[in-house]
Amino acid sequence: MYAQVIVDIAHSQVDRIFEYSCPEGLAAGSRVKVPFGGRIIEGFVIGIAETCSLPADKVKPVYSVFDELPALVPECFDLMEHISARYKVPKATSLRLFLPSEMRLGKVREAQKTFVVLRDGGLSLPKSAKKQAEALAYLKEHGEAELSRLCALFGRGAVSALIGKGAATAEKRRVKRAPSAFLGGGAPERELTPAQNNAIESIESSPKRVHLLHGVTGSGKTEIYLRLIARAIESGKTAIFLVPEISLTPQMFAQLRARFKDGVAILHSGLTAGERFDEWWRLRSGEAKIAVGARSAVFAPLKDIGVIVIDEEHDASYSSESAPRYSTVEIARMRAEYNGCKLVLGSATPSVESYLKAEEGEYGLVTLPERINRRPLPEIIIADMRKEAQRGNNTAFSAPLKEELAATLKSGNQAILFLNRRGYSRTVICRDCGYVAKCENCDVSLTYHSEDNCLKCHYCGARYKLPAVCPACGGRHIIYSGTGTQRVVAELGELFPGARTLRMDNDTVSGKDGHYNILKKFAAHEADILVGTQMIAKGHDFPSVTLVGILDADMSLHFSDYRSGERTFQLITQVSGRSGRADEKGKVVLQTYSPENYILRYAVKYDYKGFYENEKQVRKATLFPPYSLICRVMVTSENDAQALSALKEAYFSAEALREKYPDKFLFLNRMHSPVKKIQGKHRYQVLMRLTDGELLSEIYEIAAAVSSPNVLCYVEENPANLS
DNA sequence: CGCGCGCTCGGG
DNA sequence: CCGAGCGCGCGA
Repeated sequence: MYAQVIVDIAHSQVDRIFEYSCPEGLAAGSRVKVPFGGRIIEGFVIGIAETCSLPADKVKPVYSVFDELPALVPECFDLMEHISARYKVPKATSLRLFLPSEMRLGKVREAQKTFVVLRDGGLSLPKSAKKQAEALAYLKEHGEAELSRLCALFGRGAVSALIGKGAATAEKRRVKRAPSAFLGGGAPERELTPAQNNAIESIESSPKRVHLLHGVTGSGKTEIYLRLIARAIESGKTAIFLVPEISLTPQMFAQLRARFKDGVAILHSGLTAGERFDEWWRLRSGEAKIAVGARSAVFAPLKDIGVIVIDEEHDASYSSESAPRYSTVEIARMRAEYNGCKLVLGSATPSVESYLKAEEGEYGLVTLPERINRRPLPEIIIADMRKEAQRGNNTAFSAPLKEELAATLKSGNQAILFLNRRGYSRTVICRDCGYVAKCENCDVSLTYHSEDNCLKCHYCGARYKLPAVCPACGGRHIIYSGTGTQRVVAELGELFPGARTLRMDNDTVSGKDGHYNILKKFAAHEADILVGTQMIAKGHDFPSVTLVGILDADMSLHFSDYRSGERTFQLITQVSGRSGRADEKGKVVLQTYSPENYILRYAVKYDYKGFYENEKQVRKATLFPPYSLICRVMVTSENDAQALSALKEAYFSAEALREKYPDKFLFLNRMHSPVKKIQGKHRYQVLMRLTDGELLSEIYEIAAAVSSPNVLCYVEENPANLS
């Protein structure tokens, strides 16, 4: 028999099938070691054939086989073709996506421990061997013991002596490392509301492959996901449930565990390598049938998938940040297509792109308009920061927020204060009138660059002088950035000396459990006010929180990104969901310099449709996605000259493409990346705005052609940020 | 990707 | 004439 092998070298030059002779019984999907170019390397068997296309004297045998069960399921080969064709990456790169990283590079962590098993309890020992006798007695009592434990109790010498004398033997066994601590409980299976029943019914009876489930916070989307998954399992199939990394909380595990017991396997970055390895094999072996996890769980080794669910489909964490920069929804769609199953995208605030697809009929649309218990959503109060500035209030707190904070503290409830610092990004805002500097060509906020003291547009590279006075009102109170969490905490201390405050941001969160420790403290009411960034927006439920303050809504509203409005709407909706509980209505105070902004007006009314219709018109008028495609070809290298020449090459190829298809290009230019250097690597980019995705394939080809050992070049579609 | 073959150039 | 350096093509 002959094995068709893809060698595990991610390079276009060896991106083809190599044939090896192999014994009968080797299955497609196995990972193997093969002789290649004078050394032994890893490879993937993607097919088995009885014949071989090569002369017999050139064929070498497979050197060894890794696992008893082929690691790759048959679907991988189909997906590999799609992914490699779509993102123009070698097949080896596509195949690597299907394996947890710890399985590659030879560091195969066999999940095993050594046990010492009693063989001959009657062995007579010399009187001097006291430790050996003790160990033997222990073994007689227990029958067997872990080698490490036995050594710890009686010493390594005694244990190995016993084994040497044949009284006991050492055996290696595979053990499962159960992923850490599951908190008990979990919500009981609830009776479905008519709306939920209709939703499930309409998803299952519809002929469409993909469905968008749009439901406000608390409308019972999760229960729908769980029912759909349960139905898939009942009919003997498997399921994938994707959530944003941040919402993989212990509570969520508990809920799934309670419902599906050992049938769930969890894949996420918080697990140790060993745990991830074991969870992965539980899925592969069929022991677990439901894969739950962040982005990469879309590659879970499952056969016969019955449903794929993507929760919070709008979340930015679903697009990959390293090559291949795949879109999780796209991959999920490929898998749904292959398995003939449904893909359900759920969100309270769907991305404009997805909602448009639903509206145009590409996706089925299912709406849950009401919250389950008809509990009102928290009231959102807008605080006009321009008025605060005029009144001479230079603190981070508006009068309404101070009032609400005082009331909350007095009633013994908790508050969350939310700050929106986004890295280096600085927008120019006039504190007197709320004016924001925008690009004349792109209608996108400008970003302040301190290194050359000017304003830049990240979408066209235009540069503007820094205004000394506000161009709109002539005021001089122009600010370039928001406040930091530290200053907020300090000001809180002055305003409310008695309040206990917790701060959560990149500085205070360290290590893998950093989040949880802070959140746990807050949940245990060890503090009254939690001040933090993005990371507190999702995941945890704090029943005593009745006030949420959004200190600088403008920072995301005027972020230099065409999606800043969309992001802000999503953020406000999400953060507001943190406020209020069953018996007490929550409040939200939203501080802004642009209270008349349409995004905020729709957000305070929780009017997604209103927001969407408006945003759609704006995107259509300005020709931003989904009515166009922003495409960036990044060129990075430690060598500036090589990066520049690669950039020129990429640009000339793109220009040639534009000459061939002039109608497809709305914009094309080359420039320094807004951040010129990261980790010693010079960064340049060719930026394009295209009418649609038709030329993407050619653009990926350009990037592949420009790449070299010294210059990295990759394509980003509608990049989440242009830094 | 990593290796080796072969071509070329420079030193002796 | 021989040794080091580099470019290209091969690997099954």
